Amino acid sequence: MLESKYVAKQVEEGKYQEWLDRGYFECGDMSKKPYCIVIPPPNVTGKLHLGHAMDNTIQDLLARYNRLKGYDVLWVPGMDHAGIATQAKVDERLKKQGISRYDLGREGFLEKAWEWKHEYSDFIRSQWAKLGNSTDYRKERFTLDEGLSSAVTKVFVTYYKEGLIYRGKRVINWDPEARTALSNIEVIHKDVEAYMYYIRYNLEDGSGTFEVATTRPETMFGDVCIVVNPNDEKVNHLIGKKAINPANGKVLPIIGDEYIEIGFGTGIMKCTPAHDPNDYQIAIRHGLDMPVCMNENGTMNELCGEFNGLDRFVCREKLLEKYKNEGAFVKAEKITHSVGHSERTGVMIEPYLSNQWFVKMKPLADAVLKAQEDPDTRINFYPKRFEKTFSQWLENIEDWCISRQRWWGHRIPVWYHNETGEVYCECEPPKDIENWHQDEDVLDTWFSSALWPFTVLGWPEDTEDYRRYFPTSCMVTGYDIIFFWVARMAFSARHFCNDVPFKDCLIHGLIRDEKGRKMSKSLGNGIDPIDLIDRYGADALRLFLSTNSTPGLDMNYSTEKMESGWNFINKLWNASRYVLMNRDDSYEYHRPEHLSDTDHWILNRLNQVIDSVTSNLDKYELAIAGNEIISFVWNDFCSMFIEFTKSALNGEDRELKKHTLDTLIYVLEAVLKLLHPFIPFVTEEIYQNIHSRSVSIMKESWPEIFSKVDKNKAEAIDKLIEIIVQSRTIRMENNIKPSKELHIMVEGLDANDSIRQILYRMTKLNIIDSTDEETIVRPTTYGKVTYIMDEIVDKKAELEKIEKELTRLEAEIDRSKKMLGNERFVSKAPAEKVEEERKKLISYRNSYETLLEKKKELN
RNA sequence: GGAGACUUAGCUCAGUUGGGAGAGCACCUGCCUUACAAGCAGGGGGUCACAGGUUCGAGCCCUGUAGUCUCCACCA
Repeated sequence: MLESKYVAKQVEEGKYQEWLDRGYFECGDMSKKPYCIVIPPPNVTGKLHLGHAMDNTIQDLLARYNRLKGYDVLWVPGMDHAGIATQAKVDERLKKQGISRYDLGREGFLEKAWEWKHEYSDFIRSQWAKLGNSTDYRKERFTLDEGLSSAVTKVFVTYYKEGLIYRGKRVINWDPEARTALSNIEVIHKDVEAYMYYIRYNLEDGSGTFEVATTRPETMFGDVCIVVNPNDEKVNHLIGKKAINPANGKVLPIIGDEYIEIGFGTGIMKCTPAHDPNDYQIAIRHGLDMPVCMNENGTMNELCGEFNGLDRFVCREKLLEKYKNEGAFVKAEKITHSVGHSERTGVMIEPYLSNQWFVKMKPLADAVLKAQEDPDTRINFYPKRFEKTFSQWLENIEDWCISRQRWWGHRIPVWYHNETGEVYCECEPPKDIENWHQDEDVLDTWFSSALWPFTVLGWPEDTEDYRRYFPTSCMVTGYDIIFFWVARMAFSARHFCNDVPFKDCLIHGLIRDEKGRKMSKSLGNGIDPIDLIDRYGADALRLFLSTNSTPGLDMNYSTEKMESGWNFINKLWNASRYVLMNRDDSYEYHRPEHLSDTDHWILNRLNQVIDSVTSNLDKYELAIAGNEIISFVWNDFCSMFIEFTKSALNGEDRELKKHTLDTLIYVLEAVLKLLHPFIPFVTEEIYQNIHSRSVSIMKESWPEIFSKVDKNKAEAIDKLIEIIVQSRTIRMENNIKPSKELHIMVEGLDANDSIRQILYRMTKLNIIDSTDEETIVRPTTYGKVTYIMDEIVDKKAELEKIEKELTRLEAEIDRSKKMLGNERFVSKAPAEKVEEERKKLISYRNSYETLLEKKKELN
């Protein structure tokens, strides 16, 4: 028997362990069709946040749904080493202990990093358990584990040999804080207020001066020339002359290049090839030097004379001071412009010339774009519009900088010969290893994530799992990592597996705080899912996360909605209590067979719900599906059907009681199964209370349509419900207590004994044949109901109501007549719609007649 | 500059292929009815941002306008 109140903690306690112990999350039933999801591996940088909870809830929902539907489900868990992010965390921890990673050296540091990894992966696993994730832990992977690492090496070497990976000096995005290169998408452009400084240059021959505008005067130490547009009449006379760099007194040639936009700034630009990607291009075109004037940590280097060693921003201020003293400073103009910041450390990115590794993207991207054109080889995005985001990015893709100057990650499998400098790139290190040194860099963390869907299944080995579960069925992830991850998985799988990594890609939005702001550490508005689970239970959290958003759109956290989720579970709990407490020891469950009219009605409704829920879940319309079940449970099952059953369950007829219980349990069980993917813990608890602790709802199958439903009988109950609801309004309007008996006359309803009984039980209504007393009359969609009153409580009010309703009906009849009189409607609209409208008109007319008659009588 | 999303009840949001708008919360009224007062029953409240168009019919499709937001690109 269930406790009198739903207490999430009690319900959820121990369930997860039980499922684990019984091996319910384990895949491998070869008699079933495979269904596979791989988890987007969370970073081992910290705890999971509410966004992870949503992402995981959706996946668990799909996993449990498909298990019930009879698939052999594998949901692969795993985590990401998150190179830069984790290294930053470990650095931070070491810093607190007064150590720098350089004190420990590469090996020592990695030991510390693994310690961190173990600590946080344990924590993350405990969070997964609280959420109820039904992942198969036998298959858990880590992006830095042995198998995945050798896969990464193989991929690198293969690309390299195919000419798709190359090393070269380029201006890349440099993070001076983390001291590493970053790819383009790891740079966040933010509008910041800054100054445009106008600096005066002298021509070398003393023939005059000109002004150059710059936002980064400190880079002037890396300038190699001055550039103007040769077509710019105002300034092209300078071409061929020479100018003096006010920063260091060096002579700068003035050249022409059409890159310069005429009319922008002063029309004269300084060129710093090593610190600006556009300037770099100019330098290539003109064969210029590319001096680097900064150190890796963002301080100025020896090229900068007295400024050597100063931070780039300090240097900027000091240099400007110098210009002011020397008369080179013209003015500073306040501007707002967009500046790149490191996604990880937040510092301003420094475009920086350095030697890095790149993946040549064009051929890889093109292969995916081509595959997207064919329904058989494409990834299906849900919602569809995200495919556009995805393919537009691939269409405009640039080469991917994959080397990172870090220690925590997959080290680049390239060795250089100590003497000859020869490059060696193979899966195995060179045999005479003492003559070689390995590239110091590691790979971008996304390089290994890109391989995740197939490497977790064992690729490049030809494993059973890979053969059975690849390509995977569905990827669930947020729109924020379509570029970082989804696109890269797509081209990696296309290149190495000649297939999609997943057939479907379900993209969800972000979860925001109650005011719609992004949750962030700086705002302190983050919500810990574990706090919510402690307060409301994992089921309530899951229900909230899965039934309150539209696919692809952001969702705001809402305490109200969390609570109403809890309320629903409590409702379900109590409905179950009702069913269970009416069961005595002699009762034995049978599939419903002797059906009452109300049984037909609820089973008919259940059929409709199963139908709709199934098709919506298949379309990933989780919220629609969930709300459909909630509404069925609350309105149809609880408010109506349970009330219907009370007379039978309280009555003396033992057979009737048994049959009623059969239906109650049948419907309740179906509901539990429908809800299990959403709220696994409480549905299991109730299920086990119905049966026994030794069984599990996880071993059940998805509900099917109950075939023996008599729709006519179901329809009769629909009519009955119309009277019940209507009579309640009549009582409220006329101040008649619910307990007071009323007599009514009905039309269009076959009032058999059971109907009479229900009517009485629900609303204390007795059906009689005729009366001379005062009455209130109300139309229904199918006939007239006459309520017999001791007296008309308020004749005037009643007349007003009738008048109002008559006016409304007149308008409806007009509208309906107009539609049906419209030849084009009758001929063009679907026949069923026309028929529906005809029925409506008849019903309106009947209602109108009924009320008109009553109005006359009252007057 | 390019792409996309959003605008529906007091608030937060649903509304899946076009066929006369819904939920939760809030509000008003009446109820401790033996599953549930975190509940039950009833009720009020919306020119679906604006303007056109397509259609027999538009919250939904098309065009434009206004406002809000996101992503991508980016000029010193």
